[in-house]
Amino acid sequence: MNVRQKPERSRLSAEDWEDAALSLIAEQGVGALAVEALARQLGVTKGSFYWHFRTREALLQAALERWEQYGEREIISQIEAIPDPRERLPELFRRVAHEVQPHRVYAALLKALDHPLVVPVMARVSKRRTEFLHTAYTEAGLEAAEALNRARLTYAAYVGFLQLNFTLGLPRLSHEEFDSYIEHMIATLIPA
Amino acid sequence: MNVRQKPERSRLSAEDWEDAALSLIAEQGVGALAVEALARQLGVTKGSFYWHFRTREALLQAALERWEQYGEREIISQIEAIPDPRERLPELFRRVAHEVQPHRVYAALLKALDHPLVVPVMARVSKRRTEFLHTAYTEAGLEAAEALNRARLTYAAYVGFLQLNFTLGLPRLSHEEFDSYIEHMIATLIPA
DNA sequence: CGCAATCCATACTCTTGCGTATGGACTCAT
DNA sequence: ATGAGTCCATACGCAAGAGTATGGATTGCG
Repeated sequence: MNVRQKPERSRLSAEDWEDAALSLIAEQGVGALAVEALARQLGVTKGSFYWHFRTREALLQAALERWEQYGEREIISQIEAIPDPRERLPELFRRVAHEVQPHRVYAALLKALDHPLVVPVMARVSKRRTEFLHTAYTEAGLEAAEALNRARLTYAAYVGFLQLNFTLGLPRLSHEEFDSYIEHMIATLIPA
Repeated sequence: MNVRQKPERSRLSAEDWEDAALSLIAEQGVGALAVEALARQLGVTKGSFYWHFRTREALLQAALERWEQYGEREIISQIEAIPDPRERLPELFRRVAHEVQPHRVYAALLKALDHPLVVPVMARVSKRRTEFLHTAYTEAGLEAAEALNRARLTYAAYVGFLQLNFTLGLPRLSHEEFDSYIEHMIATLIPA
């Protein structure tokens, strides 16, 4: 899972801890983020940790900020590069559908909305993405009010899908079922 | 929030604990379910709790089962009573939209999908509801494969909406915005 | 009544995991 | 090569919360 073997670099940086935290979150959820566990996994002890961070919360915060930064960038710019506005949305759907790794953290954070620190991060991310969908839908020909509602609906469907199929291990759609579902989404959510 | 003042009934039953647990979950999330806190809230001490339940997990399990039982019943049967199948779905959407209380627990459980005990419960509930939508859509005229995909899409949109607007405190839709959103959902998800 | 069974309080123990204190080891400029 | 800065290990303190032991209070039934 992209747990790149730190090449026995015996000195760690704060970023190393943040990366480790994110991949631990992706695999075991925010609740499993404990400093002693992380330290074990990195082959050091707490002593190291508390040199880099003042507290456990500080690490979480830093890791979340890191994730918020490095997220999005790629896809959004790729999509905006597509000349025909009416081609953008279906393409967006298909690309997002075939990502995997980035969704792991997102899904993990989704089921950790318990924690006060993750709420504002998720709120910001959701807001940005919904706004992106909003303009995409208006460019695709929907008028203002309808475009906003459609954006909300689309993003809600996205989030809900992650919940139901990622974190709940629901009957695990097969590859064909999944593709068929995506095409169905495109057909019913995107104006012809 | 429906914390009905137990009328100084100085003897408690297991059900009382389960109800209290559910309302605590609804308000503060599964993570906040601690036996000493609950005991305080009920005006007793741990001694009582460990007479009724063997462990904390046992309480959670019992509470979840209780919730799973008492849920649904109402709405599903109401909807099935509507004679014209094509009227059922819009009516379902509108009624669900104007419920509040039942969603509180559901949303709380949604953000507690961390916990292994809630996953199977949510999986069962989601499965049942999606199947209900599935038959509703076929009765409304969609052919098999499309009806299933539409059911998945609809339920995902529902779950996602709860996440985004309940637990994330996103810009809190106004009453008009909300109604407009619901009508938009009906217009785009339900076949004419 | 009176005595079981039921329900609860008090006072522990034990574990887990955060955070701190302090000193040792490594690195790199001067 | 030496001191300052940087990174980490070891060994604590300590608070929270689960679970236990035991005896006292209440209730209902005979």
